[in-house]
Amino acid sequence: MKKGERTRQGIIETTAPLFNTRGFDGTSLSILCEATGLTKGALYGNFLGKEDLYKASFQYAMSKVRACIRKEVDRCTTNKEKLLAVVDFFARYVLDPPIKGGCPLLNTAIEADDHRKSMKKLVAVELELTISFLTQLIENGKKTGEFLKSIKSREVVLSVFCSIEGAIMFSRVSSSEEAMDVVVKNIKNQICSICI
Amino acid sequence: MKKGERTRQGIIETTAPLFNTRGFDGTSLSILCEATGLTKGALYGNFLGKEDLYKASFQYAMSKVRACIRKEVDRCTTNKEKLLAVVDFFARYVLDPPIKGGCPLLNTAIEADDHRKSMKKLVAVELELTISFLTQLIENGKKTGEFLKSIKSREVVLSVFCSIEGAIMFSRVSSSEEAMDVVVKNIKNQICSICI
DNA sequence: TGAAAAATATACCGATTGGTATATTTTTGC
DNA sequence: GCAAAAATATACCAATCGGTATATTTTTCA
Repeated sequence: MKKGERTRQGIIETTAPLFNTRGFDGTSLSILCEATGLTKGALYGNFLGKEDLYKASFQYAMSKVRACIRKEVDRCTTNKEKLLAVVDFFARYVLDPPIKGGCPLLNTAIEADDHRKSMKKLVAVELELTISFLTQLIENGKKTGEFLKSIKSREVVLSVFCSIEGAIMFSRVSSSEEAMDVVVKNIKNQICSICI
Repeated sequence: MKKGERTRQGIIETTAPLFNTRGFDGTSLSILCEATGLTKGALYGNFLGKEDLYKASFQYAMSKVRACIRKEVDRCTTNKEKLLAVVDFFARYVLDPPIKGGCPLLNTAIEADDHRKSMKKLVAVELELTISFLTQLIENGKKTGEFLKSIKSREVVLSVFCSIEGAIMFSRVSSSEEAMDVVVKNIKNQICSICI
């Protein structure tokens, strides 16, 4: 790997938790320079601008989250176990997120929201990736006879995912795991109810 | 009402949707001045600073949301109807929020998050207000024999609320009501299952 | 109606913002 | 090891940031 690629990756890895904690508007170039130990010249030699860097950091953060999920999933055998492992992964999200600052999807979604079209699009793509991954898990479980064939996989996943994202927000801002614990318990019951 | 009070209220009402859409960091004083038609001098005559103004706007936004909820609740008779009315209110949140920009609780929670202690505290208070209001609804329903006495009101409310907040995020960023529709359907089933 | 008080505008502050042109250093590959 | 190329630092830019002191206007109330 050439030097350029290494520093580019290094920049992304150190800026990702910063952006995820303070947001796009809340993270200035000077903060990014200080954190990376580089100057603006170096940053702009590797990225087109602040937004370009944010997008790269966001996608790195998401890839890291997905890698964590995959790791949890791969150590399980049945699809039910895999699904429960994903839920447990999110349960630990509040106290120990893969990237400091919480869920990059949630954070970026809220900030992009109404007035950052390109960022919003990026989030939508990553969101769909996550949902379809989880949906596939259930579909696989249907084929192996673990889950009821009558359930609608995508609906189950959407419902589970939304409640977890809400719980991440709630638990983080209230500095209490209560909400996440309740939601996880509820989801696990739900999962059991779709098992054969 | 004196002039001072009137303009102060006017400032709050016009800045609330701005802050809710663009966030605290994303909303500059110049934007606020342009929107209100006032100068910085006037703004600082009525508020201690940008953060003070944000907090006032946030609390106004929350009071407006709560007023909307209360309005929906008050036109119902049974507690089950009241609870379903609240859910329906949130279902409409995506396309038609009381304050432009989505849910102020969610938005402020995400931005305050790790590095804005006083804002985080404010959110936590408003969050608890909302939760205890909804919990009371279920508790009342228990007394009237509408809901099963065996259920844990707070847990039900936390679970419902988190999934709705997650759905607001999801539906807004994906520009689709799918997630919210699924979540609302799911919640309504849940509510039915705790009815006698 | 007129003077005190309240509200608002003007004009400014230093600091910081994101960004860039250019000089310098470091890496690369022959 | 040396020249070309790539990467980084330096020094700057205009614009904007949040905030304030003071002048001016408007409102209030006797």
